[in-house]
Amino acid sequence: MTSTLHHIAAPSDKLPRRFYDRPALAVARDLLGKHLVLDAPGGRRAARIVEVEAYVGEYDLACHAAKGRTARTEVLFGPPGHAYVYLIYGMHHCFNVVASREGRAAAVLVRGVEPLEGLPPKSRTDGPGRLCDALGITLSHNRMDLLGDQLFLLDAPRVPAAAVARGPRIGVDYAKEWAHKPYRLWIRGHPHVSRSPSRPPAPLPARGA
DNA sequence: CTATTGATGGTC
DNA sequence: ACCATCAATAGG
Repeated sequence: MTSTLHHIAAPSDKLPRRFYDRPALAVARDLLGKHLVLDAPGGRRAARIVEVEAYVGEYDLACHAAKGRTARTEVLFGPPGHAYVYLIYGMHHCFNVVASREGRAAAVLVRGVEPLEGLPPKSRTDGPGRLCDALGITLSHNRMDLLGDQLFLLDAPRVPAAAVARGPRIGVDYAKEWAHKPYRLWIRGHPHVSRSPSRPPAPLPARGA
């Protein structure tokens, strides 16, 4: 690139390794708004990340790595910027981004995306299982390098702090004190956030109508 | 709207 | 046996 002062990120810039080489909470925060892209012979599928959860380390009882190093969790201990995909309940896939330096085990689960390109028209993309289904993410993507040319993330404008909401992670009640920590982040009011409260009621007709 | 249940397979 | 889910169903 030619700019000698600051570099304005073009929407086609892949997130660099150093983006992922940080604590999971920081990566999670900055993943909001970024673009998740799958390039395959059939074409490109892309979506904007609107909801994530941070799994911050082996000491985090909600993180799969809390079980220690196993065949499944090994990727979490590996270098940052790789995909961690697993099958849950025998039928749904969950897509995570590996964060933190090699030797530490942390990840960010993507829980909601907004369709941008190449998705089946009526597909739902709220919820970790549904978004993997819509994008075509399967176990074949597990351990894939996110700086490769098949599955990667593109830079996009930062979501302002005022638009970021936080709350406890979903479905981790077994994780004792780690269950309530506010490590779920989402874009406030975004329609593709999972488990959103119902839409605000339609405006009432004029009184007396 | 909430609450409950069944599907289904990798992992430990 | 457990599970970072989802769709369908029943009930208020």
